[in-house]
Amino acid sequence: MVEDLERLLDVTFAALADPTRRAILHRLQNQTLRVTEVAEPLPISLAATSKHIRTLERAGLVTRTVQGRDHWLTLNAGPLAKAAYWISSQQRFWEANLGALSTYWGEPAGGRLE
Amino acid sequence: MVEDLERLLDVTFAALADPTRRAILHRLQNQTLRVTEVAEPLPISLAATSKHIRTLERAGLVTRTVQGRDHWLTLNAGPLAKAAYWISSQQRFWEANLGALSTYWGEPAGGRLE
DNA sequence: ACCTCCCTAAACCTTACGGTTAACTGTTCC
DNA sequence: GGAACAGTTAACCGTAAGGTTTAGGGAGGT
Repeated sequence: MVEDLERLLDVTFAALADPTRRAILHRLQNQTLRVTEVAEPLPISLAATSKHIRTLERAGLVTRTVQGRDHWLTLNAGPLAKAAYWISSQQRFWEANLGALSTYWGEPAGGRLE
Repeated sequence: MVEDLERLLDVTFAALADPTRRAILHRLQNQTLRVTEVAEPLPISLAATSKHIRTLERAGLVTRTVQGRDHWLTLNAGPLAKAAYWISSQQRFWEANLGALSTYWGEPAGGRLE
């Protein structure tokens, strides 16, 4: 069962490693969108967008609902939670030196990242 | 400055996407180790381990201190914090439906992942 | 029926990744 | 000085990733 988690972390972090895919997730945060709507603002082809979505889907980060010819996409937070939990489990160590940590933050903790 | 963050997230998540590198980070959580010590339990060559360490270093996740012929490695939590913050910023959305979330957890929230 | 729209699939290209082996640089130690 | 140790670099290999263009398969609209 541990290997399953490892593989989930593999595909989740790999999915998050691409800025286009992060942008897609960000846009799906509020809305349910069709593939074409996701692709529209992106500077790449629809086919490339389709591949990114499939990657996100295989990572379990996005769920697809086919309705006629439209594919509706929704964000799926399960893998995000596992990834966040893995990171936080690494943080046990440096919770002791939070002071040094602040030097790596470019802005206050409540600031926007984007 | 935003592209800098994007690039940091790129290399950070990419670094975390490899199970060998996650294992290295995990071992560095408690100890400061030399390259050879990091490589010893791994089923790959020392050269391959060296590449992984360089990847972690370029991601800012590991800091190297050269002392004679020994390279001492320490964990560096700055990028981890930024990655965790990015994820948590995505979580605003699904904090509303925490109930559905629990179905994605294979074990209770306090359980060990490894 | 037909055309259009939504989306995927296939073929291809280039670049990056993870691994190897072998050679090399630098340090310690006798 | 020379051998052994710590670690990186270089050349190479196979495979996967991200992009393109082109073709194709269903579903809707008129």
